[in-house]
Amino acid sequence: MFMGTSYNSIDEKNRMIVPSKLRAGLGTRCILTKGLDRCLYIYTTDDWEKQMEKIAQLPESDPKVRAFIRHFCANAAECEFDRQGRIIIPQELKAYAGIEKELVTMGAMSKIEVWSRDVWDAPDNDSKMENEDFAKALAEYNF
Amino acid sequence: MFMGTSYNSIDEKNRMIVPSKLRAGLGTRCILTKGLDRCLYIYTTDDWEKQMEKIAQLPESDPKVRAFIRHFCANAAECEFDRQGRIIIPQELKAYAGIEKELVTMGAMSKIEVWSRDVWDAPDNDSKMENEDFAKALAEYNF
DNA sequence: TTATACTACCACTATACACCACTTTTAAAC
DNA sequence: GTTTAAAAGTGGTGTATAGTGGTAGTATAA
Repeated sequence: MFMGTSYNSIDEKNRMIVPSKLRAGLGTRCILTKGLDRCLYIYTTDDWEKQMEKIAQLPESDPKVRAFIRHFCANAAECEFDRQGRIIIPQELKAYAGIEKELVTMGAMSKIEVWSRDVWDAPDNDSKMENEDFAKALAEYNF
Repeated sequence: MFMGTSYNSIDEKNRMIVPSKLRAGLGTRCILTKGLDRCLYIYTTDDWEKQMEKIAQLPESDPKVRAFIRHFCANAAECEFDRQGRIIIPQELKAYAGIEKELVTMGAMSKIEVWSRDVWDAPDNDSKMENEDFAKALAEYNF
């Protein structure tokens, strides 16, 4: 279970540190991919493979399924840590998340989220919930 | 499991690089054929044979099945890598995928897809899923 | 025999990767 | 609170290799 938030940066070689506490839960490698919001997800290889198995069951004759598989795989990168615990962020993913220099890395249950700090702190960032909205949303699910 | 996206080009001799990370999963040769969308598929020789077995189960009495077999098999080419890791794209396949110069190569589970970059980036390319649709699809398939 | 096309091999360049050194932060002991 | 040590994070450098372009050799056809 990943938790906690760290503030770090990415260098000119597109290397980012995975904070050591989070890294401990990942082993020697991890899967980096596009998130649902304007962020990146880091999965354990185990979790990733479970998802792939599920996807492999879907019928390829359906064009939606093909597009889904494409999106899922093409935007994913298997990353290995260097000796300092860094991974390399592919250009495409870096651009998607609007990452330039400063990062926010946070544990989110079974995965890790990576945000551009500017995007995360932006006043119009709907992914960051204020208290009232929070409660309302939870109420809908009888939490 | 093939994943990730690369941007490369084809030269006047119809040679294309298979990106090294993808190539690592292919061995010394591979099967190249027409895909279901306007792209080419690259299979490992093993997976190709599995596909053939699957197709062999389909009822040949159906003309659509026969057309599919033709589409898939008639244009399949067994390709060997040269020392630089390139394969040669037959004219027929090149034309089918609308390939001229720039390519997009992406991993898609058990196969690799090769797209003309122009075709892939075309605004009317509905084989490319947008993020909102992806989120919906995730929900649909219970992820 | 000549010309053309195709294939295999070779050489160069840019990029990516692995390694090393340093700085900063955190934790612990006195 | 201060000092010390260990770990975490950052930056830079050199080497290997991936990717591209080109050349030579072989085969095929005219």
